[in-house]
Amino acid sequence: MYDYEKIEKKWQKHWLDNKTFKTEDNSSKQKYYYLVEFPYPSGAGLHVGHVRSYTALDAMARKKRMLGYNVLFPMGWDAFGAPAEQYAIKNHIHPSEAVKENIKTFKAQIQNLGISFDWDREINTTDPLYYKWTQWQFLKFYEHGMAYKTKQNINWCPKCKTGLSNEDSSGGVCERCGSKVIQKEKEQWMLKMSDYSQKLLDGLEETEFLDRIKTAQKNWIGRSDGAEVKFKLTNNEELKVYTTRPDTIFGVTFMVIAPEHPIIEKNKNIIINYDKLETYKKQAQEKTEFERTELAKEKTGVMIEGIKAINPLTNKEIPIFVSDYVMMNYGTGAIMAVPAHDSRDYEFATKYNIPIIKVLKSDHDDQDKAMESDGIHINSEFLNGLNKEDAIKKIIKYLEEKNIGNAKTNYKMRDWIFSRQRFWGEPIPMIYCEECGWQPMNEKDLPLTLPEVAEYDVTDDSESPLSKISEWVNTTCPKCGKKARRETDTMPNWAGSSWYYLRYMDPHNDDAFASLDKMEYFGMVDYYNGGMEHATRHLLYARFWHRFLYDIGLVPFKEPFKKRVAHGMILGSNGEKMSKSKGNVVNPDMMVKKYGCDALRCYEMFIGDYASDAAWNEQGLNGCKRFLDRVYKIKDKLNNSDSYTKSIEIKINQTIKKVSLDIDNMKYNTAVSSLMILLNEMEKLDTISKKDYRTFLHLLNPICPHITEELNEVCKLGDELAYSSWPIYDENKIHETTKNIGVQINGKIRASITVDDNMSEDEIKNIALSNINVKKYTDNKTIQKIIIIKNKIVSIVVK
RNA sequence: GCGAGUGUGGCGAAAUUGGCAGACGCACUAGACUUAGGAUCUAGCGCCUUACGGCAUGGGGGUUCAAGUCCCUUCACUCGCACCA
Repeated sequence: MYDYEKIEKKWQKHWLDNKTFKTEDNSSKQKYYYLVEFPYPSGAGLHVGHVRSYTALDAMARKKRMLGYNVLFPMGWDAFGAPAEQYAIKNHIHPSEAVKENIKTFKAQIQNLGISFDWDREINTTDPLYYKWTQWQFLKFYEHGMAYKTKQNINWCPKCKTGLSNEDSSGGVCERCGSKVIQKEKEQWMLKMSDYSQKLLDGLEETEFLDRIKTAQKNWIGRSDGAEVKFKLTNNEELKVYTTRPDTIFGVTFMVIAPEHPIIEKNKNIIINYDKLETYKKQAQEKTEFERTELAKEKTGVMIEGIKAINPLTNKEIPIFVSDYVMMNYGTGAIMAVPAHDSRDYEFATKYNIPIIKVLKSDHDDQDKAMESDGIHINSEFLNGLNKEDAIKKIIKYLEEKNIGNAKTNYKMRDWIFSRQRFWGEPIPMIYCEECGWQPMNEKDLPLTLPEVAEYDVTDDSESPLSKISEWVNTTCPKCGKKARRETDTMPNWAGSSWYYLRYMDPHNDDAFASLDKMEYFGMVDYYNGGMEHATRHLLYARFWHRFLYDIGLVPFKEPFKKRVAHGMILGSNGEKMSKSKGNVVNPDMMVKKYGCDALRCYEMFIGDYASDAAWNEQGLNGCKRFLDRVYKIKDKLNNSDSYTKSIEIKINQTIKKVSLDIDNMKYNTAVSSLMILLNEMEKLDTISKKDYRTFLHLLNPICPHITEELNEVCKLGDELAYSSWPIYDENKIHETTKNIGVQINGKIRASITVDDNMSEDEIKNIALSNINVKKYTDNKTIQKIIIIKNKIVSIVVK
C-alpha cells in the first residue's frame, strides 16, 4: 500500500509548474496532433466516460513524446448551449457565470487525472476572444455567397417556445417536455452546405476514418445517380421528375407530386378539385416530418382532376396524384411512378386501382411485391432485352437527344440551418437596414458580444431572447449609417466546434484565427477521438467548414482530420447508461480519492475493447489498485544491476513489443494484461535488476504516469520518464528457444512435448512418437500421416 | 425493409490471424499468517464424470490432419439509415 494521493499530487504539481507537456511552436521535431473532442462543461461534472477517452489519448501522446515527437495535445471547452442558458434563467445570473464555475470544476477534475494536456492552449468557445473568429468566419461565408436567409419549416415545441433539431424532436415529441412538436415557418440563416456534397464525399478518401464512420457519412450525404425527365402535361406545361430508374419509364402508369408542389397553385383555375388538394396539403403540413415518413403508415393521396400527364415514351395519358410520400425538398418534388418495380408505387397503385405494367422479366413471380432488382427489360420497345445498366445508359442518351431529360445526380444532404432562437450562442454579426437590407458587420467591430444582462427569458413569439433587449438590438447600418436592427438569432452549438482544432495551433493570436505558418506546421489532426454520436453531424459540419476555409485560401490543407476513432461508453454497473434517475452514476472524483487516479486510469484501459461499451465494476478497479500496490512493493527486490535479468530477458523483450503495438492500436486491455504477466514473472524472482524495473515502469508510464515517475525517482533508476526514449526490444530476444507444443492424434490433443528451436523435423517426430501418451493412441494402429508445424503443433493421423 | 456490427466460463475478456480455447483480471473455494480482515500470501477454479474419458466458442451443416477463426445456412441482440424516387 503506497500513498498514492501524495504521489499523484506531487507529480501533477511538478508537471504544471514545469510545463512539462507544453507543445513547442517552432520545433525542428516532427509534429503529432492528438485531439479529443472538447467537452461541454455541464453542471454534472466529469463523467467516468471522459476518463476513458482522455486516458487513452494521453497514453498515446505520452508514448509519442518519448519517441521524440513534438506532440500537440490540447483541451478546451465547448460551452455554448441550452443547459447553461436554462440554468442561468432559473438562477437569474448570466450564463457566462455558470460556465465559469463549471469549467473550474471540470478543469480541476481533469488535472486530478494527470492528463498531459498543454494547458497554455486552453480555449473556450464562449470567450469573446474566441467567438470573435467564429463570427469572422461567418462573415467569410456570407462574403462568398455561402450564407443566406430564407423561410424554413422548423420543428417547434409550443411549450418550450423554441425551435428543435431533428434529434431533439425524435418521435415527434419534444425531448425536454414531451409536448407534440409542430412545424413552424421561420426566417433562418442557412449555410450552403449542399454545394459541398461531392467535395465532402470525395474528401473521405483522404481520411482514415473507421469504416462505419465513413459509411455513416456517405449515407448522410446520400448521393444517388439517376435522371431528370420532363413529362408534358395536358395543359401544355411540363412536369419534371427525378428518377434513379429511367430505364423503367415504359412502366410508368401515374405521376405523384408533393402536396406543396407549385404546379397546383399555378393551375388553380383548371384543377377541378382544387379545394380537396388544399385540404390534403393542410393535413400533410400538420404532420411532422416524423409522422410523414413513418414506415407503418398507409399511403394516402388525391388524384388531380383537370390535368393529366403524358408519358413521353408511350404518349399515353396518365393521372397525376398528390401524396405526402413524395417530398418537396428532394429531387424535383415529383416522381414518375412505376408500380411494377417500386414497392412504394406498388402499394399506392394497389390501393387506388391503378394499372401495373411490368417492364422487367423476373425469374420467380411474386404477385404481391414490386420487382425492384436488376432484370431483362420487356414491354420497353428499344430497351427490350437489355439489363439495367445498359438500359439506363441507352434511355439517358435517348432522353438527352430528344431533349426530354438528362442524367442527374442528387444528394440527400441539405443546407445547414444556422439560426437558433437562443440567447447563449454566438450572435450572428448581421444587421438589417430598411434601406440597404441585410448588411454584414465590419470586421473591425468584432466581436459582437452578448449583452451583460442578468434577466431574460424566452419570448412568446418564437424570437430569440436577444430581440427583447432593445439597447442591444438597435444600432446603425454599416453601409448608410441610418437606424438599423441587429440580427437576434444566434449560431448553433456546432459552430464553435467546427474549427476549434485550428485555434489550438495558435490560441492567442489576435490578428487571425490561426497563422498560416502554424497551421502549416501542425497540419491535419492525426488522431481524433470522439463519440459515435458525432460521426455524422459534428464531423460533417467541421469538414464542411474546414473545406470552405481551404477553398478560399485560409487554411493550407484540405481535410481537417486524418484518423477518427470512437470510444465505447462506460455503462452503470447494471449495464444501463449512467443517469441520475437510475442512480447508477459513478463519480470519478470519488474513485480517484478511494483508489488513486493511476488505478482508475489503469482500470479504464483494462476494462475491455476500447471501442465497445463496458459496464462499470468497482471490484475490477480494486484489482488494478492491487496490481499497482504490487508494482510498488517489488522495489524491495531491486539489486544494482544495469542489465536485464537473464531468466526474464525474453519476457521483457516480448512485453516491450506487445505494449508498443497495443498502445498504437488502442488495445490497452492487452497492454495492461501483458504488464501484469511481466510483473507476475518478476515476483517469482528473488531479485530484479534496475534495468528490469526501469523498463517495466517505462512501459507502464503512459497509462499510470504518477506511480511510475515516483518509483523511477525514488529508486534512482534514471531520468524523468516523461521525455526518456521509449524502450526498444531486441528482435533476437523475443523467441523462446525451447517450447512446449501439443501433439494431436486424429484431431485431438493427446500430449505435450518440449521442442528446441534447432531440432530437425525427424527429431521432433521421434520425440512425439516416443511419448507415452502418444503411444497409447498409436499402438496397434497404422500411422498414415504426420504433420509438423514448427513451434506450433504435431498432428498425427492414425487408422 | 436496407446497411454495419456483436454472440466464447459465474462476470469483464484473451487467442501471435487456421495450430494445446479460456491468457490477464474479477468473483468464488480451500489453506497460511493474524486479536481481527472487505489486508496480504499459497493453491484451486469451463461443463459432465469417483476415475478413464467425454462435451464445449448462439444453433445446424460443410471444407481441413487441425476451425472461435474459412464457406453455406439459421437464430438472437445492438447500432446506424429509412417513403430520398
